[in-house]
Amino acid sequence: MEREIRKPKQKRALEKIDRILDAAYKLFNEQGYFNTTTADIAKEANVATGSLYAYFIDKRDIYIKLTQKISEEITENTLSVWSNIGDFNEDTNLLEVFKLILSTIEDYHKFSKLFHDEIYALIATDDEIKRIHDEQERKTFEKIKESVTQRGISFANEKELDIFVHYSHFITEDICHGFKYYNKNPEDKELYIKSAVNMLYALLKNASFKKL
Amino acid sequence: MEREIRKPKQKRALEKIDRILDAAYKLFNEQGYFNTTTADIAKEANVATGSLYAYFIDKRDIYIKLTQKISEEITENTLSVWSNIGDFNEDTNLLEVFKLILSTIEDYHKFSKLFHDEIYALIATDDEIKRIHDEQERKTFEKIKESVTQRGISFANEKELDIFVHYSHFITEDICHGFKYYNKNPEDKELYIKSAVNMLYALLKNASFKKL
Amino acid sequence: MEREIRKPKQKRALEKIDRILDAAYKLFNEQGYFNTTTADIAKEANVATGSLYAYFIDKRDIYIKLTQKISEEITENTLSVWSNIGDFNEDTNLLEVFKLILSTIEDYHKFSKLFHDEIYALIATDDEIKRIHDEQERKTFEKIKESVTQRGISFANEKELDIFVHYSHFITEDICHGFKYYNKNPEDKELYIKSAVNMLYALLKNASFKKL
Amino acid sequence: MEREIRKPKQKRALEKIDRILDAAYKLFNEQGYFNTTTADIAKEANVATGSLYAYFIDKRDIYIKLTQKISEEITENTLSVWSNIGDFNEDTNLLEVFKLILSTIEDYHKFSKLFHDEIYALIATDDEIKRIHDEQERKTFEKIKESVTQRGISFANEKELDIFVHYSHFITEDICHGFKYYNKNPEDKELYIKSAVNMLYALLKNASFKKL
DNA sequence: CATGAATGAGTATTCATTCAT
DNA sequence: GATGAATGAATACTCATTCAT
Repeated sequence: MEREIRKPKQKRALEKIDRILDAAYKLFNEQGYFNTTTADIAKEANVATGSLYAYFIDKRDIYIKLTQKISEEITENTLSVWSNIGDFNEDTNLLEVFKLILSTIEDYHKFSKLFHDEIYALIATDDEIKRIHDEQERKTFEKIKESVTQRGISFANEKELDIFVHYSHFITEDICHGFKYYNKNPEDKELYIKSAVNMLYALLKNASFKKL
Repeated sequence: MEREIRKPKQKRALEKIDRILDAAYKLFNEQGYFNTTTADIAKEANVATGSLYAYFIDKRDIYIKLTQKISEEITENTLSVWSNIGDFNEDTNLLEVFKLILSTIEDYHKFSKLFHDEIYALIATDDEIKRIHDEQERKTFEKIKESVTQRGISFANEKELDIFVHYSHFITEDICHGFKYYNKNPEDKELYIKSAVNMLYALLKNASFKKL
Repeated sequence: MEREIRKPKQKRALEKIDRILDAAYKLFNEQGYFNTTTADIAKEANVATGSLYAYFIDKRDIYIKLTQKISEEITENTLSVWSNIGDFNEDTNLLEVFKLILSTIEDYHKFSKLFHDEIYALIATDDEIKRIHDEQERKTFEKIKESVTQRGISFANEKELDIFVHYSHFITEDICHGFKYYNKNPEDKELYIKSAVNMLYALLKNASFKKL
Repeated sequence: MEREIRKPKQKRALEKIDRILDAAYKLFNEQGYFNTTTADIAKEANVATGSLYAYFIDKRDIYIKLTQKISEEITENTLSVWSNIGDFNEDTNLLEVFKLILSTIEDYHKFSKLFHDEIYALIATDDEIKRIHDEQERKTFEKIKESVTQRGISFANEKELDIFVHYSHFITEDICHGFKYYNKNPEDKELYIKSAVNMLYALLKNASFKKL
């Protein structure tokens, strides 16, 4: 008879699931997926080892659910960042805008470089994880693209928009990680941001801004 | 009494070490470090499990030696790329130069995204691996900086040079991985490269080129 | 994260620990420490291999705990032997006393010559085991010395008491092992005991007995 | 086809065998049989690992041959000790005689407590080793008994002679080990020897000495 | 529903022995 | 004869998963 994974409906159960995910999150961030045992997670979550298997299929499932949750949070946060920015036009001070974006992202960017890199390592190993990640990334990028468009920037073609979003994302993460986990000198941050803005601005060369 | 690690001097031994490293390389690339057993490596290398431990301290040591070897190859190749480029000046067609760099790098860029990401994951877990990686990266960056300077580009200050080298490296890798492992449409490559060049070019805004 | 060794509080756990120690005891006695595998112990104890590691750090720890347990039993038994003997005086029939001691010791003397000799071999190899053994031996000897003194025998000096206790112990063990493990002819036992008593009695030459 | 163990006839081969046995002896004494690898022995003997198997069947065989060799040396030495002692009679100063015996034995007593105890542990595990040891012990005891008889001591019966020889041997070893490996205070040695002599003398109570 | 003790398949590593050179 | 690299069976130990209480 197959073990049944509870569909959590009651608040208590949902809370427990969250406790487990939080514990897993903490430990995966600190020690990595492979160096974290299910016993570690259970202990950190103040839960019996058996309970993990009441709510999750296996260790991998915890990882998957966690990735999903985080991805969703990221999407949410990313969008909230964009929605806090007004329309763009030729007079917009892009440096200020990017600084705002970066500092906001940095605030909610809570997972470690380890976690980040391990996701990509696991993506390459596990098709299901890859599927989830790709799907979530697709969604996020889609929404960012919408936001960008809504903000009044139009690119020569879809591809250029894609590239712009890709590098925005990419560079932002790089700066976050650089200062959060690689102990780069905080004094240099301003310069990094300026450079980042210059680079992204270069991608806007062929884009046109909405005339006011 | 301590186990002795064979110091390879004869060709036979060196060949065997290479066979083991090649096997480990192949498997780490395909399945990742944690999903590869020492038995797998031995089998792939056509070698007895015991032989691994004649030449390496343990599984981690195989990984470390492998990383070192690859890092050295990368440094070497990176430098050979730069040494094949003539001097820069205002008339240099940077797009062509970057295309050349990229295509050369792509040629020798043989390790998978998985391997790449796992290195970073292991760096975060293992101080020794971090040390080796950092040391090698420092060397590579140092040499690239020399090359850039020798090619006649001078930046307003050291930091800007650092940033330029950092993003050159970063974006190059991104493009390599994007097309090698993420199945991006090859037709878009030209556009990606153009965008990359534009971005990097933006960083040269404040740099001055050697006058002919 | 460190593996946690279960602290046994419940009867069930204590019983299991005893089962494991008993199994280890049996096998170490029969085959020796090095010829006994952890799998052997687990099987003999009707327990999964993993369970060994829930209650013990490693194989060596099983040995150490076992040695401790046995040492304690020996100390306990030795003392109970002495406490069953009345006061000594010039009229005491020492032969009868020693016979009593010997037969009592033989009754509880359950470990094999192999086990006995291996302890000494391991003492020479492992500092921790040596420490435990020395400590326990010190305690036992201390208590025997007290008992002897309380029984009314006083020696010319402390050293002579030490020597008396040392050889009492030594000769007793010799006789036990001789008849238990070396298949000496049981008929000779009486003679051996008489000889032993004579030898020990010689050590009492300079000792004085309490006058009644 | 069975591997052939060379019957060593040439001097070179005999030397090599000795080198191997000496190396094994040294290491077994220091680290014990189980903690010494065949590689250790070969290295210590300045011989290739393969060579061990040219002269010995396996590791165990090295141990057996070694035990045999040492046993023979002991027998030899023991007898030479006895042959250096003149006849006994009622006027013989036994204390002086035993002191002489002890100091001579101590001189040639070159193996460690570890080695000593391990032999007994292995005897209990390995019938062949037991056979060899018993045979050798029988021989030694036989010869000592002859010597004792020739020196003019005659016991009430054979058993008492056996017991005398047994404890002579036993106590001698105890004193050797005590001062060699247990760091007993050298100042106490005199007292130990005196006690030992007293004990052994007690065994002679019923023996008669040759009248001059 | 929850618990955490029990399970045992799986893994890294060692080392006696063999055998090609 | 000698060498020492190669072998692979054996072994201690781990940890995801199960299941009796």
